[in-house]
Amino acid sequence: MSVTIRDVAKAADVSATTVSRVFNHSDLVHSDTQERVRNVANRMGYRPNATARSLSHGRTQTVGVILPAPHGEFFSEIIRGIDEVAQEAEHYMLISSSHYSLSESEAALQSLQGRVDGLLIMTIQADAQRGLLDEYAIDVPVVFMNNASESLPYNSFKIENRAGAYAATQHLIERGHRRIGIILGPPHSHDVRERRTGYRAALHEAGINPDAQPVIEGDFTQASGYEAGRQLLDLDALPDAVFSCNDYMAIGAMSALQKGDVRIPTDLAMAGFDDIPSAQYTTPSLTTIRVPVYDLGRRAAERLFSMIHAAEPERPRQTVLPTELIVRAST
Amino acid sequence: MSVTIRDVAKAADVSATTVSRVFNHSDLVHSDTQERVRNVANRMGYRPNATARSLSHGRTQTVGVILPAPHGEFFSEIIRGIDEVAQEAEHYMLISSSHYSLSESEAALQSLQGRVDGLLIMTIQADAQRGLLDEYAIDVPVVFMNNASESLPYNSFKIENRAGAYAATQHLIERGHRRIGIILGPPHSHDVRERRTGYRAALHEAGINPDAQPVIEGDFTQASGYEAGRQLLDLDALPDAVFSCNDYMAIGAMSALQKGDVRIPTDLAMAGFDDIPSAQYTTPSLTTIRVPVYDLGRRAAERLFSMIHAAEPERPRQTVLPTELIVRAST
DNA sequence: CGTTATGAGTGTAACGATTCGCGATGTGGC
DNA sequence: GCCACATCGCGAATCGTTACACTCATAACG
Repeated sequence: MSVTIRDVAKAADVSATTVSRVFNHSDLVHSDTQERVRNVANRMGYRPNATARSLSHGRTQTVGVILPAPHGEFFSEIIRGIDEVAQEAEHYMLISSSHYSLSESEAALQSLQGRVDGLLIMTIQADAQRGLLDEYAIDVPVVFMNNASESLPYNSFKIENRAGAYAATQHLIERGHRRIGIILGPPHSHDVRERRTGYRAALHEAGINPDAQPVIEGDFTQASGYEAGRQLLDLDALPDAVFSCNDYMAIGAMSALQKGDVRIPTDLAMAGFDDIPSAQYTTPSLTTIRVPVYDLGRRAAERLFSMIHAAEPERPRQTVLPTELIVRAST
Repeated sequence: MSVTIRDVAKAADVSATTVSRVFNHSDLVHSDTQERVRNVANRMGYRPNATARSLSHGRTQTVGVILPAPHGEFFSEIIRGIDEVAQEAEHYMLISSSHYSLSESEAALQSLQGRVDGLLIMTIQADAQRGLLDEYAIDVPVVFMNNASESLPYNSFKIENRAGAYAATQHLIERGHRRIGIILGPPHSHDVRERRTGYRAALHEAGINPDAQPVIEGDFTQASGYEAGRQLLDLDALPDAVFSCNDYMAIGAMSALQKGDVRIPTDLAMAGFDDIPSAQYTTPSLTTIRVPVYDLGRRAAERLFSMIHAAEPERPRQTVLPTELIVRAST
């Protein structure tokens, strides 16, 4: 086996406690002793056992992250934000993906419990959060990275889906478009529902009948966006513009449309949602609604660490993340 | 505090041993008792403490993943591959990013030791692997996700960088291009060096002087590719074609060039490397060298678990991942 | 000189689970 | 009536570390 604290203690002719102190509260031990212990430890290749350490003082130096998926630029940016903060706080990231499934996400919540100091979670269905923490007796701090029902005493972040989609659609209307289609995301997604609502509200307000517009289903992937683009091409008449519920699908759709000789934005204007990094490098660059994705990761993580370090439990807060219309060349 | 195994034992009127047996070697306890214990455990919300369990039988159910960065479609796909396998094996992923720094990556290697059952690592400099595992007395299985020096007894995967870059460049030459620039990645990257070598070899073989071609530096990001594109526009004469050391930079460069009214592929042909998911959805779609990125993650993880479960230490193998030229519309 | 502080270090009991050896039952078969 | 077997309890050890309550010397002080 590997070398333990007692081996070092014996070799350095001190007690295990002293060795432990050297590595933790080094101010409590004489500098000579300290040096001797460190030398011996290095020579023997001693590495404190993280697991034992965790068991002993109840901290794992790890935060759990539950996301619908571990890949793609959206989640990727969230992870980057969390990673940044976690490294500063000397914590590790335990990433678990729920594959857009509610049950998997609850399973992860349960089984991560006990191996992390706190949890960052993004669910697909907001209503699924109802009583979740009580139900599974979660006793570590939890921050939801998407909107919890406001009545729940959970920390959460809320993306302004409705307002964003409204702004995007309104922008398309202002550009003179009347026939404006939509590409939807996964049907159970709360974000998608809210975005659709915003889209419909804008149309309605402009005297355009939302129910007369082309609606195409997608699943947030580029591939599904591409497929959506092909479906648009098959329509009797192309819409003037399309609002896509996320950027990835918008990019996929633009690709299909352009292959079908549709010029963007001349023949059809396209707007997306999220403002993922790639959105500004498409041709034409993509008009979209900026969501501070990286910030979401950062701030959620910061909140979590603040809770972890707090002596008193803090009052849960629901933070709203503002969205912003970014007009680029696709509209 | 949370409910322990002894609490459950007391409530179910059995011994702690029995409760432990129920959750581990359930065949040793009567089915009636088992059911009773499970019911009580559920009712009380008992979750075995993962940390204590790990300490006890020396397994953490966790694998460590060290990558240059946790985001972007390339690393993202690797993570997806690993995640898939890890979930099957009921293991968690502890992700640590080295920010393209050698020292950070070694620090991660050290500090992850003891909290994981195995490690998957991707370094930027292959020579940095020399003796790494011995030096830090790593005693868990390790798989390198990029090429280790062949002489080292490490498990590793090797991307055919040279052959890939060679094929891409040759393809550009076959298309009739003579002036073929290159966009480089981070200077210390082993992959970049090999890709550049392949590029130069192809040029040389076709009687084209590699030293007379435009060389632009990048750092693998879309932003740096965009900047590279602008630099190309500033040249006295545009090259006929450009080979970019990865797709992200190719995408950025295309964006800048197209904004400068350069038509692709008519005025300039562009080839990338990696075949990240987005590569097929650009306009024009990107000719590139496919690297089985997702498979890399999968196979590295599979290898790792095979080592973790193996009774005898296995003989290290170096696996070569073949690359493939994917011709699309950008050339 | 006796009393207190203070610094340096020790011993031991947790932390929560697993595991082992053994022993104590009870049951059924022959 | 005896034996094998299944089921379960009990105590103790183990995993490696940290926290708590001490001891022991030396210095400082009035």
